[in-house]
Amino acid sequence: MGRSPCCEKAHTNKGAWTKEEDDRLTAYIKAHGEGCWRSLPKAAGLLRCGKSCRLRWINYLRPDLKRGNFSDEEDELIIKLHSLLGNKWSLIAGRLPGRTDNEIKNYWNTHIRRKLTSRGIDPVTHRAINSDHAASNITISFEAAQRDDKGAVFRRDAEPTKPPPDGLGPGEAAQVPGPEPGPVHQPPVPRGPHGGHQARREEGGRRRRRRRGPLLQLQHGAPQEHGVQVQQLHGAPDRHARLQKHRDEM
DNA sequence: AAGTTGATCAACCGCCTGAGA
DNA sequence: TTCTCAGGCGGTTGATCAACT
Repeated sequence: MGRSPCCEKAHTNKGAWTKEEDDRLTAYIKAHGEGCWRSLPKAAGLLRCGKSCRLRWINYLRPDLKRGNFSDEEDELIIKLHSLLGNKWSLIAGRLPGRTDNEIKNYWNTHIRRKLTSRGIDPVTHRAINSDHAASNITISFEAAQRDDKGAVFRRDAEPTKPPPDGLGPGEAAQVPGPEPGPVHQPPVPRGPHGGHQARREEGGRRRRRRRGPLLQLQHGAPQEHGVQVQQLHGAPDRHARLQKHRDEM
């Protein structure tokens, strides 16, 4: 028994958003504000489920979003907040103006986790990887929340108190040891089938690549004030056309 | 040039929570 | 008190593309 789907799936679009859909959604929210997401799609003339509209707006279309690379300060703040809050991405995002939980979650999984690992820090516990007593004396790490099959939440750590609603209680920061500076232990760099390929990437920091960025948004001529480079436009229409074609074929 | 690999990130899925009836 | 529903969240997926062989 599950709950009924949030919308009639047979009559909703899925996948990448089109410019027209973005325009409709943006125009509707600008005119009426963020109201009832469930009824919004119909009211706005969108064949999308309300959840999808909400996600699109929050993660992408909201005008106050900051785009572009994370600064080093943001990096460190995310790491610190993660050590306090664990995977509470929405709480972390709440302390990073202009960033979304989805963006931070992705950034954590793709960049920061590797960064911490390369420093010899376990991204889960925020402790040195080769610490013999990592399991003891835990003062932080809400990260350890785990679910059983029924979805009940258990906590592996010894922290008896629940984090306050905004996640940061008084005095909590004082307990944060912070990521220990410098590589305590360099884990062996996994070597892919291409030899030093991966190792080069690891040691060179971020792999140099063109940020794809908000393709559709840019493609639509969205405002550039979020620090997005015009170059990111390249290839976007092509990709969009392919996506559309793919969706049509389904 | 072609094929492979791995990184990136938008979007989806399913569960939880809280409000209202 | 119980049930229903909408909103919200975290985890995961899959398409795309750059880097590399």
